[in-house]
Amino acid sequence: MTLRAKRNSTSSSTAPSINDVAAHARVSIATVSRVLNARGKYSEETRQRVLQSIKTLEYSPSTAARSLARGRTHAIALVMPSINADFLQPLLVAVVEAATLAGFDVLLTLRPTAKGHRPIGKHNVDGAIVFASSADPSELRRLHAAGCPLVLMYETSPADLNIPCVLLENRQGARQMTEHLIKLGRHKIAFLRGMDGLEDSCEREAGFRDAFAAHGMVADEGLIGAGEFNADISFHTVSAWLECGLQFDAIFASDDDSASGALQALAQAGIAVPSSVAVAGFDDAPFAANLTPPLTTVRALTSQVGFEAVRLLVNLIETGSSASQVRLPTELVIRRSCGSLG
Amino acid sequence: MTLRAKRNSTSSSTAPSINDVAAHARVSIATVSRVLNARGKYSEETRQRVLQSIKTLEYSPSTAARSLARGRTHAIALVMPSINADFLQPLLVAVVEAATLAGFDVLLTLRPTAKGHRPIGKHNVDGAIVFASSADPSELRRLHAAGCPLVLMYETSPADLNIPCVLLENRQGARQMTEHLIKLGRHKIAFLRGMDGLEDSCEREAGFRDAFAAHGMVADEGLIGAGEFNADISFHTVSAWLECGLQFDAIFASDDDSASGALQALAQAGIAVPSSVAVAGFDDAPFAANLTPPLTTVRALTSQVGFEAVRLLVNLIETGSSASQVRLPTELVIRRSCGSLG
DNA sequence: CTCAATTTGGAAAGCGCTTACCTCAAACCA
DNA sequence: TGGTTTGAGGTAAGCGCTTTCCAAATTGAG
Repeated sequence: MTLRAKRNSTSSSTAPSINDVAAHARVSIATVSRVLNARGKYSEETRQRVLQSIKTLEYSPSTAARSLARGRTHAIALVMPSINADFLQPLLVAVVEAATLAGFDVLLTLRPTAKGHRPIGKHNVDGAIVFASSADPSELRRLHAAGCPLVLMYETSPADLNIPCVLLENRQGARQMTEHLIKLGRHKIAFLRGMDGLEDSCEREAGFRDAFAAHGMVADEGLIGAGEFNADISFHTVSAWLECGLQFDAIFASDDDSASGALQALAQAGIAVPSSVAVAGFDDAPFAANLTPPLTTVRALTSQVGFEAVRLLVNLIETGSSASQVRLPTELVIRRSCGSLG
Repeated sequence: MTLRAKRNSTSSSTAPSINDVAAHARVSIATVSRVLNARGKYSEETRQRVLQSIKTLEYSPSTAARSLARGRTHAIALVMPSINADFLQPLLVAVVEAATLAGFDVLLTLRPTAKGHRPIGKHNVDGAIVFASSADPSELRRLHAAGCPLVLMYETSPADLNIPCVLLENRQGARQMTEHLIKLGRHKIAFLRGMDGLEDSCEREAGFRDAFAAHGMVADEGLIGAGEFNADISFHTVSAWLECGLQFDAIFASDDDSASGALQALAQAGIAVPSSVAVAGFDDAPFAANLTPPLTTVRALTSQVGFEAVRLLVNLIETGSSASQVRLPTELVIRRSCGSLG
């Protein structure tokens, strides 16, 4: 028995180390490690003895030591914006569930942060999942240059980096919803734009226009206003429209938050939804079904995005390559706000 | 120059190690470490040289190696329920922000998980923040027994463990809101209970009863029903009340989700809020202001809970002790759902 | 000018694992 | 029977840091 083993098994206050287990099972630490990792050769009897000792001592291997020895952390970073958008939570849950299942810990980081955020990188994690534009481009480049496996959500990679990404069928979905409204007989459809510079915003708007084009119609530019993925801003936009006396029979909002703002503005003005004005959103956030009236929207399986992102990243980490892009389908969810019941 | 240093500085594909920095700055690794940790003595000139080398090589110390050498991970675990409650996100953001500021990484874990969740413990993190009842009692005991610093949120510790916790002034807040309703002339107030077994639920209900008692009145047990912190369930409860022809002039819901369900039920029945029935919630979740009408509620500074939890935990980790309980104040937020505007 | 005190920084021993390498004994084959 | 596999498991060299201990250089005091 070495000096080191003695030291460790002496102090009972510290957590047990592999040395304690080895001593207890009367084998070398190499054997304990073998059993732990199901690697190399050992007899069944030895295995049982080691497992028993592990249980008895309540041993749990030190992640730090493992990471150091293996050169892998078995953790991934999740970079999220530090805003309170309701649809972020399902995403987050999905990522954590999927990562856990794949054997990875999740380090949650927010961008931007008040001050001095903790840097992430190879020294820290095996890879990172980045929510659209929450990391600034320079950080993305730094990580990419350092060879840190990366996956983007809701955003395509800067052209020169070629980072895999998980996207939505935004354009398709927006187009379908718009066509749904048109078929319902609504032809004066207002549109609430998303946030500037986000791909999702652009694509949804493009889908909206596609639908008009497909019907030989053209969207009224005066009825396209700021929604910003934000309830307050769209509340103001819609209120302003109403004050100006603009006429429209439907509002298609780029996301459910802005749809919620629109609903409020209409309610405040005493305009009936859906009989006078139909309202549709995008995302199918958890609260969408609870609005008054329940919101018709385009379901964009947020959690699916999370799962896919993890799948891509784990692949990238383990095999060094992965699909360069995954685009997930959307689906119309018809509720009362655009008149399914009347 | 040692063999080890040579090895490291040779292979350029790997991330630079402290050896590379030492070689580049022509000092020993001990000195690099000293500069890095602002510990021990070294000349200003040496310091500059080392810092320059670090910048040039884009060196970032390996967390694994640090943790191993220091016996501290500088990470904390955040244990959350894997549900999609809207108020969880601000909490999470607060915890991450605060932890980051304090120099800790945050490992996000969900309980319960589909299968085989990754265990947390001393081998993993320096401590953990646990959201009410998301970890089952046995896990809590195991962690506590292993000497892992712990802080609970929204829940007091099992009596024998004495784990510090961060709580809300639930009883006070609920009482104030109820009194507010009473002063508004609403005397037939219905109450939507929270989830069974949660302290927050019990305390809020107690506060509700306190208010009645204080006014020499007594709550109508027939008007106390299931809200379960859930929109659908409270929707059904309220709908059922209405069908039975029960009379009430206000509904106080245990949280904003259930208040939202109540609003829907009332809207569907064509009952005007607040003129016929006033509605109040608890939490002031982000969506509360966007309901129709905007919801009067008790603000329970969710993010403050997160900050406090981190403060307690960091204290516990660093000094070995901390306040055993922090109870945060609540505040009435008067919006239109209970009639501030008429 | 000598000796002790103080700076400055190097050498090396871990931290708790993984793994390449090696030894030993039993098993196998001709 | 001797030589070669093969299975089982021990030894020890790292992984990249921190930190203790010590040596050399510089300074100050008498």
